[in-house]
Amino acid sequence: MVDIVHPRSAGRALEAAELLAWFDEHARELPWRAPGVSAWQILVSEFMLQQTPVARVLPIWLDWVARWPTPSATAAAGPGEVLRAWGKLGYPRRAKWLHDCAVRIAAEHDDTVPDDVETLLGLPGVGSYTARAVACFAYRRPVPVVDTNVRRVVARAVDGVAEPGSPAPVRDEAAVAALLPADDVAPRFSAALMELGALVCTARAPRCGVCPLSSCRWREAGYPASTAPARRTQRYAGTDRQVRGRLLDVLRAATGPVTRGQLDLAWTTDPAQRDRALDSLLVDGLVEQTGAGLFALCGEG
DNA sequence: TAGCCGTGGCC
DNA sequence: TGGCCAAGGCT
Repeated sequence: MVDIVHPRSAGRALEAAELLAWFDEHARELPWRAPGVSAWQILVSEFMLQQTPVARVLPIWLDWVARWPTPSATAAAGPGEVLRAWGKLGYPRRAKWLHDCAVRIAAEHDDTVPDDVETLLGLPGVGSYTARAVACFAYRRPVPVVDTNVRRVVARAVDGVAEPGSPAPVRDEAAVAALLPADDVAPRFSAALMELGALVCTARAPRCGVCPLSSCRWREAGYPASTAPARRTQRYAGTDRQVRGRLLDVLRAATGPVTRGQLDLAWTTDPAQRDRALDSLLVDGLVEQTGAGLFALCGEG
């Protein structure tokens, strides 16, 4: 007998089967993964999860989809109401973009989220990751889905380095496409890659002792430390971002338009910075000025 | 393309 | 305590 070497599996750096088996046993039961969740509701989860931990998204998402289950229901609410429901999830432009998506999908796509990456990419706030995540998880399209978790897992298991390099979507997607198993299990594989990065192959203190991968070039190389220069971390305290957050806090708490004086109280240390932050909120379409010179969440003036 | 855009928990 | 980190996207 001659051993049959399967070209698609021989030497493969990351075995799909063992990853899928691990996922079957250890996947979190996240509500947006449940059967029957619509593409719109999955899109909502992807917006909320951008740069935001699962634990903080969970309660907001549950309330949100119960209240506005479809794009048209979301569109019918004003952007201000949507912004208020977004609460303190952070990056409130996402809420504005999500509302804009709802309006567009209701008007242009018969209230149905597009199922192809190209059309999805045309929606506001939908970039390479989100477009692919929706196509894959909502519509079972076997497209590569690359987020920060996937990039980290591939960097370690396949490339043998501690940290991924700078994001390069085309190259990163090609690298993941080369790992994708048969079409029917590709979506589950992508979810599993992300889950492994979130639960085991984490940025800080990876739990290599419980990793299901039998082959990992980083482990085989002796866990070499990262050679990349430390990227400078972004300050937050005292920045325009913090001031914008304070201003929106005031507007979310109010039931209607507020005076300039009320907004001024939100940031007194640097009036020029406060003015700049308010102006940027107006430019972003998150806040509007009423005819009476008051300020309100967009759509509530 | 690097800087900007929120928020809060963790060690 | 404070830097680091969390399912990115836009300009």
